[in-house]
Amino acid sequence: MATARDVADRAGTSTATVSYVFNNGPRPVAAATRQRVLEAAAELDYKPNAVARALSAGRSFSLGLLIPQVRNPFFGTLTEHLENVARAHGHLLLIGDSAGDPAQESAHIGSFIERKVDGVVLVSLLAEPAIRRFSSAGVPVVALHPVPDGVTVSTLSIDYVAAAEAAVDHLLSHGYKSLAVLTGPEDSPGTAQHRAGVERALQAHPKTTVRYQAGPVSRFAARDAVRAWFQQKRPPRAVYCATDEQAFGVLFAAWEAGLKVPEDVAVMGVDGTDECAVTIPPLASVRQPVDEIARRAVDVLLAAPDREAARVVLDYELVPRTSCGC
Amino acid sequence: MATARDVADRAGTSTATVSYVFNNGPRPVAAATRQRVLEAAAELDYKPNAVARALSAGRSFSLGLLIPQVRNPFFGTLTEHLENVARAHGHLLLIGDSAGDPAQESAHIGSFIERKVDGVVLVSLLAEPAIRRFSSAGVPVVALHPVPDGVTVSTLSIDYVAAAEAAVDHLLSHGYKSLAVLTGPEDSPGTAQHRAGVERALQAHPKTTVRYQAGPVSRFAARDAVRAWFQQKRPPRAVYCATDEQAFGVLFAAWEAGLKVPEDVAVMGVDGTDECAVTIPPLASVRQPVDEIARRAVDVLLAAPDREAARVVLDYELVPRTSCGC
DNA sequence: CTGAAAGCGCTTACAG
DNA sequence: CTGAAAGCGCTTACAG
Repeated sequence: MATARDVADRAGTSTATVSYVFNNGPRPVAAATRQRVLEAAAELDYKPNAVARALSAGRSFSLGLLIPQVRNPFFGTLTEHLENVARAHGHLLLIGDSAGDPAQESAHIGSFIERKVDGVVLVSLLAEPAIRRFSSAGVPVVALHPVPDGVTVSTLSIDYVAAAEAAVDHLLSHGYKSLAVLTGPEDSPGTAQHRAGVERALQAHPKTTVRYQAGPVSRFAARDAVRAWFQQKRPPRAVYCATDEQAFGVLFAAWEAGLKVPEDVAVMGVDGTDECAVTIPPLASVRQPVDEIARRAVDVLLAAPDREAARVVLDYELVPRTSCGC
Repeated sequence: MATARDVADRAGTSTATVSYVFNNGPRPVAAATRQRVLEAAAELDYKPNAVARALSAGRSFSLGLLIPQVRNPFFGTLTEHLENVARAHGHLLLIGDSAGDPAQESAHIGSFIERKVDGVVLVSLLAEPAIRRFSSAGVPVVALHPVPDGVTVSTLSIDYVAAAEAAVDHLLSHGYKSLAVLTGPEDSPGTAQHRAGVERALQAHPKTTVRYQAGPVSRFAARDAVRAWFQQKRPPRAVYCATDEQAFGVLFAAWEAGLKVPEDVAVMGVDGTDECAVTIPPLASVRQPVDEIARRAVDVLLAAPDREAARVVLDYELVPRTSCGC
């Protein structure tokens, strides 16, 4: 591979000038000189070595994304959007899938830090320790989930409590008298929020029976978790799921048990992934503005580093579809 | 952040020794010296800078994965497996999602090369040009799809022709007399193979009516593509899809049209993703050994670089489920 | 407007 | 067994 040295020699300039041309700065280059450099570079098929660039510039032009599971369509969509935005800013996206395993999450944190990512978009299993490690390494972080008040990070998310309340209120306004609530793990950052929202909704619908269930965010685990409910003589009339991914498993369990959705049991998810439109039946959900999340997350990370931590709350959208009874 | 220089000073050694300790070589270090280095490193919370390491060692300890779409569960699963294997080998996985767009694919190829990835796992839209760019940059590649004979790359895949034949033969052995075939884009690497397999299967089942349809590998595009079929007076009795992702859309279209699967129309996919187990109804498919693919792909990439291109053919497994009529 | 040179933080031949 | 030093390929103050 040709190096800046080769290009400089051929163009009769210094490597500094080659750098100025390829980075459009920080110093100006005379048009004629720039021309010679670009020609030499083209002739030699020169591509700047991003590794060397990162070492000397002190930034890697890469962002890290740490999520529990790429296969979850919400995170898949987020990944796609973030990658587009990152690329538009000249950054590469490194992705770390923790598979719901703190040890894997920890390994990814280490390799993101070692590789000097310029920032991290975080959906963490253990928000606090993760955030601390990044911030003590000087890596900017934006978390996409609720974070305890003491911790200083930028945060970007919908109001989960309000979203849960709106969803459950919508469900119960159909007159359903029994509700089941399926959330992510007991100790995961969002679970308490979802439950608080449910409780708030219940105030407007007293006499509703409720049961709660926590579990891994996976359609398979969700199916297994609710199977027992659906075999009872009186299955819950409505199920609220903290994620679409889990709702997919609930739809399956209902089908498997011979229950019709929404006639026998209504189902609602959260995330509003595109996949909801082609489930059987189509899944009602609360849509998160994933495109806006991606755009603003990158903005926050690449903003002036001295800018203080921002807590941005985004709008959600209730999307009724067949599964809730509409 | 502490550097090797800091550690060396504190331990009273040279940076060379620090390097030998952290890399377990290439030169031996006396036990007492190693001890001092490790203590100093722990005290300073030293983490080697991976960027500097990559520049001087000439390898980045990262692998690239270039796929058309992370959201497709097959690629999602592949990503998860590859990441695990890569991590076990001390490598990070960079992922490039081309979103079915050659321009994006091309951009990712450029950034993988610039960032000096040690190897690339490729599922390409335009196999040939992609492979050429990597090989002219000296980056090892393993392709997971069929590649024209002239091109020299390592290849790792099932025999798509045989898989398609087995799947279609299985479908038609139920006595279905009309078949629809939905593949990826007309010019994508696998489409010709799937069709050839279908044609071979048809020889054993003459008098079968067949229609072919090519389109984007997306459940949404697939739904749209087959809608018209399902509104005809005589919809196809069986549908073979080149990917599970497309089959998911076909299941939805059938439901939407009021057709029962498998009673009115049988459906079969290819890839054998876990998600097939929870579709409505469960989707018959041809399973690809994704764990083995991931393991061997990394082996091929990290093997001695002088090893010649290998063309490995892996076993597939026919997995009947409700959707095909079993 | 541009060059010579130091430096980013490692690794690895060269010496001993 | 270990150190001093060159070098990986860039960027960026320092000079002019």
